[in-house]
Amino acid sequence: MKHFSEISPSAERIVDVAESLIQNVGFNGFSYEDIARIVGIKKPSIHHHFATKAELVTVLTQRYTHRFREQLLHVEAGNRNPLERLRAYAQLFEATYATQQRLCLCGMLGAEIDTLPESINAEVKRFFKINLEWLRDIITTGQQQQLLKTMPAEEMAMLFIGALEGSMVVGRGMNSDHGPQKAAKTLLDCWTV
Amino acid sequence: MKHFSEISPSAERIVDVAESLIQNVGFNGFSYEDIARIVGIKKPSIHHHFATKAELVTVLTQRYTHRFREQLLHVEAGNRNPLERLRAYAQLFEATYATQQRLCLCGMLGAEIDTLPESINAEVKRFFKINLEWLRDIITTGQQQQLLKTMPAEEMAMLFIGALEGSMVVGRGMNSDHGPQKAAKTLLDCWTV
DNA sequence: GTCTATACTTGGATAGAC
DNA sequence: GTCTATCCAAGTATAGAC
Repeated sequence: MKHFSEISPSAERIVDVAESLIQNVGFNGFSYEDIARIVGIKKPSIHHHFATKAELVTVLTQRYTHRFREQLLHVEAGNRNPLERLRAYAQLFEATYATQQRLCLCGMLGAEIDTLPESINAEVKRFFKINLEWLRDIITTGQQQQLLKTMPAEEMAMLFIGALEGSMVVGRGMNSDHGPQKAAKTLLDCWTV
Repeated sequence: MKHFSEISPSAERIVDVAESLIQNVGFNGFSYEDIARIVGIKKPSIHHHFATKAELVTVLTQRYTHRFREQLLHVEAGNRNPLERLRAYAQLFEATYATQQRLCLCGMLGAEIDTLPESINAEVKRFFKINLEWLRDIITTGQQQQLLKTMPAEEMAMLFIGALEGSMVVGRGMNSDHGPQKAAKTLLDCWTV
């Protein structure tokens, strides 16, 4: 399996398009033909870069998680306060949703998980694991600094990411702009001491 | 378009199977062939009952919302306390999730909304609208009785249903049993005065 | 790296017999 | 209400030329 850091510029354009397609229509909602049309090439050219759809999406999800981790570092670097970090974290989801009501890639794939190749499932699982651990640590720090209510940090982390993911699903379902940012604001208003 | 209350027993079995398929694999994840195999009939027999997939799923979603409303009445009848009502409401989602990690039908369809016929989209929207209004009223009552924190009830309603929907998506993505019930518990622990 | 041509399968849908 | 037979389009994938 290819690694996302070793792909050519052409392959990268394919990955970019495929990623946004999944966020809007899901794994089962797009085809190589759709990518081909948008990128401006033919179907077999995509197979040259990614032999199967499973491989394409696996690589793409690895890249997504990698970039997300980089953004987490950026959130940490730009914000000292745990509360500000949580707000900045929510902004990552808001930025996604603000772009054509895109869902979190792994949120969409999570919903479709029963239809996906195992290599993708493992990546989705890893994405959430990383996020939950990061959130748990930030929340724990916030509690130690008495900025956040004292409750099990693991539960709060699950609630936080679930609320962000869910706000996008419900927001899309209603064609509403009420998304992750508002959800996070309301939740943090409950959590701040 | 057929109405769900007028369908024959055979049609009802088809709707039952299609409903659970959507909850597990999404609109784009199943075919008439899948339904046929599970029900034990042939593809064209399904077309006899529902000319198109769009019609089948539209009717099915109408039935889902109708049944959900009935359950809301049941929740109201069985619980006087607004807090208990919210807990019982969350249990509706938990019961779904506990069955093979099924998602809320409209949560799944909401994620796929860009790929669906407009007649389905309208039903999904209606489902969420009904739920949000119901939640808002319960929450408002809870606030009047000083059982719940005072915050904008509309925002709390969005957060509540979003957290439930999202807990299922994340829970599936991680293959975890951490679902709606735990999310609701954590959230209500924040909301109770 | 991209193309044309093609193979094979599945998916949605229809016609018409029983 | 269900079946067989069939149609057509789309989806995934491969072979081989440029």
